[in-house]
Amino acid sequence: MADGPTINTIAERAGVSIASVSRVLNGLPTRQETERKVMAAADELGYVRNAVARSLKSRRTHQVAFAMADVGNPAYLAMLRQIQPVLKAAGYRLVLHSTDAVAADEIDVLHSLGERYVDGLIMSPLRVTETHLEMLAAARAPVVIIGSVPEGTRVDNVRADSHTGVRLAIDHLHTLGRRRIAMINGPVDTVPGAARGAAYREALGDLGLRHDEALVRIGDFYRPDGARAVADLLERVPDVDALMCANDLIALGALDVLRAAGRRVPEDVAVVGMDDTDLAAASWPSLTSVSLGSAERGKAAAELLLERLQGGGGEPRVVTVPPRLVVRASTAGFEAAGPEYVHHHREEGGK
Amino acid sequence: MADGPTINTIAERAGVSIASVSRVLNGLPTRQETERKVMAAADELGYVRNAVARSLKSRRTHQVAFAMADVGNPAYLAMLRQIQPVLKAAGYRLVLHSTDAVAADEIDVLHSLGERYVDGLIMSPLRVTETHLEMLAAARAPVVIIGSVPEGTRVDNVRADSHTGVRLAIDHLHTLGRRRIAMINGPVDTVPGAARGAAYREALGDLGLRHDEALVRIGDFYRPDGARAVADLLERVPDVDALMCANDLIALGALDVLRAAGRRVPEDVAVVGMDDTDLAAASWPSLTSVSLGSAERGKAAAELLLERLQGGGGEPRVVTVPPRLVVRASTAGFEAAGPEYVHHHREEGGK
DNA sequence: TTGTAAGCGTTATCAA
DNA sequence: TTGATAACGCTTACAA
Repeated sequence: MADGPTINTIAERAGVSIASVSRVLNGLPTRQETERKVMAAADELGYVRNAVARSLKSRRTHQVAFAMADVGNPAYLAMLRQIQPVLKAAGYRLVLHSTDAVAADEIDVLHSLGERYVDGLIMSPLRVTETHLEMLAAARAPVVIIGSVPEGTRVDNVRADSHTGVRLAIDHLHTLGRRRIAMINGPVDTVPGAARGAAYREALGDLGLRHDEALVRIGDFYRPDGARAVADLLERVPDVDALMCANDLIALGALDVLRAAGRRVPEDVAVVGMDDTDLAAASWPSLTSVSLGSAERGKAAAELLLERLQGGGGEPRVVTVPPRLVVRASTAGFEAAGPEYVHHHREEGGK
Repeated sequence: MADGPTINTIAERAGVSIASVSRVLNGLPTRQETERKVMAAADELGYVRNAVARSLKSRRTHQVAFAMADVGNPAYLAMLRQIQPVLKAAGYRLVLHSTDAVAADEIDVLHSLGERYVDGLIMSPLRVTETHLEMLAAARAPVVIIGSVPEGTRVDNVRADSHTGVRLAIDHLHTLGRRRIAMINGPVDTVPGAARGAAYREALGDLGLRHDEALVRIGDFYRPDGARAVADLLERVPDVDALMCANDLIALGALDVLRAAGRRVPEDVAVVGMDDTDLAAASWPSLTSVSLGSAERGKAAAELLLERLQGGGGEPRVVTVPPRLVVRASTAGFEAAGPEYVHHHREEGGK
């Protein structure tokens, strides 16, 4: 682990100046003989360019940061999976920040852009505060936000359309004949929580369904919260026949409780999740879920950022990724269930 | 996004030298008056230290890389979740590499250590080749390997004990009265594949169970591969009564096929997975799984690396994390099923 | 206590 | 085509 060779070491060994070494290394026009000597020396020494020095000079780090609320959340993971290869292909490294959805941490990340350890940032904040907006305006590097920001915010922005997403799900449930459709939501002071709650109310109104506050339960976005909320719901509204859950984790908690309560899914109660994570396909019954295009959003965000990094200026862009309803067993029953590679064989003698 | 202020800007504004600015910023002894002026100037200018310049001088980047085979794999994710906070607490940023289990990419990462963009590396290679070992020996920064390396390799190493893990599972199945226990393995040229396959054979031998090659099926480590392997197995060995799967994804594929084939789990066939990922708790029936301590291994690796970064030398250390069998419904039946927060209530009138 | 100046490893300008 | 030299923004002897 001795001190690595630098262009100085190479220059000495090859008997040329450091400028020549640099030129060769960067593929600039050089005499063949010089090039040969330099390459030979570099090879022998096992030379590797120092990225830090390079960055200092070039003012480019070839690093991009991705700040997510929670490494454990599959929706962010889906974004990460798409972001990573796009950046890699463009020669950027990925610096990962987990902010635990703490606003202060997110502000920190925005602030730290001033340290210039990355060329840009992709961030997916759960809540967008005034301070967020101020910091965004003052950001020292290009930022792409995954999630919705207020109209007029001058920042590249990739948004999901949870409004339409909820709508798709409610329509689906309605079509299946469900009329007592509950909503198990996350905190309404979060961007997604607020949007999904509003969309639910609107959809119910449009379908002419009676509004009933007891049908709306609120907890956090995790499985035990979903379970608690649904346990509570079943007591208050025993005749509920469908659950619109604000994400898949909540929906899993719902399935746990329904199963324990002896309610059949989907016969007695149909369940829809959101985000269409891996868990949706893994659960049993598999979970009908609204894909908000996490993967697509991640990809779009990465591409938007790369454009900024390469092209430079221009007006902020807003990309909206359309939602998609993925129907599985938790609403459609077993006919729709199971991964594609399984050919069902049941006692009744299905195919 | 104008050019940020540097210590020069501050020095000018405060009417002191850049050395004084640096001293104040680093908390070195300074006259009160100077400190005040510098801080004032820095505040007004919104100064933030340039991390790159700092790194060049100090030869420390305060970045650590984590190279995993596949961002999508929950086992690596579990590691990541533990590594992240440990590093963050110690003031390190996390650079994420996804190598897609391609050896060349892993070698690349090892090589790129020479660029000195990180102070250290945590790597979890699926296969360990000769080249890996050579590169490890020549690595220009401290490396911690998660996974097993050959005896004598001079590198910090955190290993799982899949041998004991498989043993726990097989003993469990045997205790439950299962005698036709199959193994659905991943590729045997991978480190985990080889270890798990060997452990399976040994465990069967020790229990005095008849060895039957038809009971061993091999595919890749993913869900469709598991499904394919089990479909094949059911044809060859119809009386199989237990499946030891080399990971949870394979086990999920197994559940798909068993369900489609009308075999009850666990009554007809008991299923055990490995890695105890989120998916194990999400599936239905929930999956008994051998936890190889992914989380603990991640944490241990991060701590080992930090010690190296702070303390320096010393002999390479090997940490082995003990496995743990997490019993769920896929072997123990519904009595053991469901998350803790659910109190089961069934028609028969359980608690 | 403070300022001057060297140096970290590059890239890039300007003469030669 | 090449070499000397000046940055990039910071930390740190060494002198004052």
